[in-house]
Amino acid sequence: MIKYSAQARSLVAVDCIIFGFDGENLKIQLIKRGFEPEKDQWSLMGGFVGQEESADGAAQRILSELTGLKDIYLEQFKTYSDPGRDPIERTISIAYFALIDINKYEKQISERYHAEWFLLKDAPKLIFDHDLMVADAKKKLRYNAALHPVLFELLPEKFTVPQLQNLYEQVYDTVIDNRNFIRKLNSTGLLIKLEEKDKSVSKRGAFYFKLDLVKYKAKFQSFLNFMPHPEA
Amino acid sequence: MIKYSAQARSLVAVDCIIFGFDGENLKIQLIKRGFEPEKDQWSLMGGFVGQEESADGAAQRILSELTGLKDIYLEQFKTYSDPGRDPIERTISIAYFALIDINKYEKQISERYHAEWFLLKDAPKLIFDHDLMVADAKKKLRYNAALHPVLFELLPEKFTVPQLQNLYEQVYDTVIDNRNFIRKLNSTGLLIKLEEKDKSVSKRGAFYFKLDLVKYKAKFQSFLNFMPHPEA
DNA sequence: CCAAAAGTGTTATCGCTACACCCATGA
DNA sequence: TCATGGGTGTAGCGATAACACTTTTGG
Repeated sequence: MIKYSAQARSLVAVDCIIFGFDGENLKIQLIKRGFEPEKDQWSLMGGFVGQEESADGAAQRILSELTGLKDIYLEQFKTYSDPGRDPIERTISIAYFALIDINKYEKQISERYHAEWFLLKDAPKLIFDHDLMVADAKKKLRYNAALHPVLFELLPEKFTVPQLQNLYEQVYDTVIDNRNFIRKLNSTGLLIKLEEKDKSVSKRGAFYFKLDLVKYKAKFQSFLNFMPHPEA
Repeated sequence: MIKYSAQARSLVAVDCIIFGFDGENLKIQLIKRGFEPEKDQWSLMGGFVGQEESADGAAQRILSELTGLKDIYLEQFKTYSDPGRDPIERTISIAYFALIDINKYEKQISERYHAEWFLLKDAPKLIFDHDLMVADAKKKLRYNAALHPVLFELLPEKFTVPQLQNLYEQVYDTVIDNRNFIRKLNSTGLLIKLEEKDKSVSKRGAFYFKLDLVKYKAKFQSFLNFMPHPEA
């Protein structure tokens, strides 16, 4: 069998920035690294790409090992390839961000990996170039969420408008006018109002909504302008 | 020295979708592959990532070898990792698209690689998954150009408004109203009108413009909405 | 003088922003 | 009854889209 013999081979890994939202706070899941180098330091969840799988496949596999979930929303956003990024051996890392409904993940499994959820704003320092990856993922998430309804991937099936608004406010670290926000949402036609109310937060209660999945899929790629002047 | 010994290593390459615009047509530069497999088939320009360089570095190096140009506009847009994408040996490819002023590249060098410019719309079939890469690059270029003034990277220093409009029309394969187009451009403040006219196309002549580089850099990341309803 | 391309304005509509008050309820 | 959070409407402004005619000039 022919090979491109003169060339060096490298390790190829995926790393996942896992975002979650518990209805109140935007969080990121990190694991305590189980092997050298940097053992016991905080790190992104990642792993090597197997020989029979694509990077997308590897990311899905690794996430479902960690969370027990299938069909997680994943977006490949950048590949990191600095020669010195892993001090042990050259490793190319294909980075993904994942959006998961924080209520669905399975705690037991996560604990096996010493995984923990951190508030995004006070996550610890990470190994290698993982802090850079997180910063890039945040940027990319902001960029995408300004134009497309990605953030719904973070919410449970039923959610209230105040929750949703809170989510946007956290992602953009800003305050949003609730009347304008709702008008924008309604104009997308993506929401279906339910009978039921969430009374856990206020006395009056807030109506639950669910996504109109058909419209969601149809409009996912169009430009919806959720935010006025998103940063890049 | 420790290594992650149990893992398989892969080849890591970059491939570049090179877009060019000659004032009339949007083109793509392809090369005739010089080695097996698929020798003499049309292919994207690419190469392996060296051990001492990043993928960005490799892409810049490869492009400057091909074109003689430095500081080419490059955007990493996706990494391809299907196990079977290269039939000889597993190869991960980090794909970039490049925007170059077609008048600047050096013909002699390109010929050494058997490179040729093709009209984007009638490019030949390419090897491996390169057709997919081109399709993805076009999508990404459309997406970005709808929001940011990237397309100026394809133009020479002096260009006319009709040229610019023609470029947008080709990228989006649509017809644009010239009055609205100009108004939008003017509102960005990105253009500086020159005294000189280009009389090569019409008798009356069209004024040349140049980019206001300061504003260009400042506004590059903001959302400028060049196109009404861009596809994703 | 005419063909061919460059350049220019107006109007109607829509979407965005800014802004403040009433409602429902449990304690 | 009151404190708390949920929910609603409007007016002004700016951006967008649709639309057609005049200008220049080389041949």
